[in-house]
Amino acid sequence: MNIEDTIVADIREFNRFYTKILSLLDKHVLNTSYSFTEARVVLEIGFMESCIANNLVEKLDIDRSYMSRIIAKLSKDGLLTKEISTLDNRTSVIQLTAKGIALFNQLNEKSDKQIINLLHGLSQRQITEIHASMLLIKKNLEASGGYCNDTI
Amino acid sequence: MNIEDTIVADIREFNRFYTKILSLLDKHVLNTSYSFTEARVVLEIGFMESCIANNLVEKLDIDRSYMSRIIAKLSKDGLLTKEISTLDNRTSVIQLTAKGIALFNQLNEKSDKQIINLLHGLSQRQITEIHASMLLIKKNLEASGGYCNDTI
DNA sequence: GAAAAATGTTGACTTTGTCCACTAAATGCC
DNA sequence: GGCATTTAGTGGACAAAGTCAACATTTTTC
Repeated sequence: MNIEDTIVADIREFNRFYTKILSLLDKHVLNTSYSFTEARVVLEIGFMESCIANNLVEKLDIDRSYMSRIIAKLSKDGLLTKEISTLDNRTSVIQLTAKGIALFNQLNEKSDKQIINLLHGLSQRQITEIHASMLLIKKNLEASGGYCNDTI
Repeated sequence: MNIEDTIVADIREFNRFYTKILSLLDKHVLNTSYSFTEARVVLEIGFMESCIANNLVEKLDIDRSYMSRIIAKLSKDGLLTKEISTLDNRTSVIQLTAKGIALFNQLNEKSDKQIINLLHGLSQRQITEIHASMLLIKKNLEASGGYCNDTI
C-alpha cells in the first residue's frame, strides 16, 4: 500500500471540488418539470433505447420501489410505453415515446451546452488537457474494478 | 468555441462515471448516525476551525433554513458551540467541541481509508497518473472560473 | 436616519427516498 | 414433474431531505 498522504489529500480535495461542479451542472439541467432523478431515468432509457425496469435499477442504483413509481409517473405522462415481455412475464419492455424522445433530446442538448459553457474561456490546450485527464482517470479506475465493490 | 462533439460526449461520460464513484464513496462514509449532509457540515467546520453559518451555506451550497436546523441539531448533540460574534450581532461563531473534533477525525480517517481502498490494486504508475490528472483538471477548471457562475 | 440588504430562525410544506410485505413469474434441483 | 428459492415489480407506510415564505434583528448604504 503505502500511498502518500498528500496524494490521498489531493484526491479528496479533487472530490470535493468535482462534487460542486457536478451539483452545479445537475441543478441547471432542468427547467423541465422533472426532477434530476427522473431526468436521469429518461436519459438512461434513451441511451439504452429499450430496457426493463431492473436494468435501470442496477444502472442508476435507485431503489426498486422508487423506480417503479418513477416509471409509473413517466408512463402516465406519456413519455414511455411498457409492454409485457414475451421472454419474461414478470417484466415489461420500456421504451420512450415520441414525446419521451423529445425530452431526451432536450436534456441531451442542455447537457451538451452546459459542458461547452463549462469550458468556455479555456484555451484549446487546456481543454485537451482536461479531456485527456478525464480519459486517463476513467481508464485507470476502471482497470482496478475495485471501485464498485462493497468495501469501497 | 467549436469544441468537438467527442470531447463533450467524453466529458459527459466521465461525469456519469465519476458521479457513481462519488456516490459510492459517500454512501460508505457513514456508520455514524449522521447523514451525509450533516457529515459534510462537520467536516467543513473542522477544516475552517471557526466560522459562521453563512460561510457554510455558501461553501456547501445548502439552504439557509436547512443549515440553521442542521447546526441546531449538531449543537444539541454537543458537537459544536455557538457564541454570538462580537463583530456582528446577527451571527454566531461556530466551533467544534472535543466531541465534534472526535467525529471530524473519525470522518477524516474513514474518507482517507476509502481513497486508499479505491486505489488498492493499482500500480504506482497508475496512481500517479490519476493524481496528476486530477490536479490538472482542477487547475484548468479553476483557471476559467466560469464553473461557478449562474449560466453553467 | 431611512431604505435596503444580510443573517439567522421558524412553521408549513413538498420532494425524495427507504423499508417492508406481498404477488407472480422464473429458475434450480432432485 | 414438483417443490424450494430467487428475481421482478408493486403498493403502503413512513422517514429523511430539502424548499419556501414570513419574520426579527442587525448591518450596510446612501
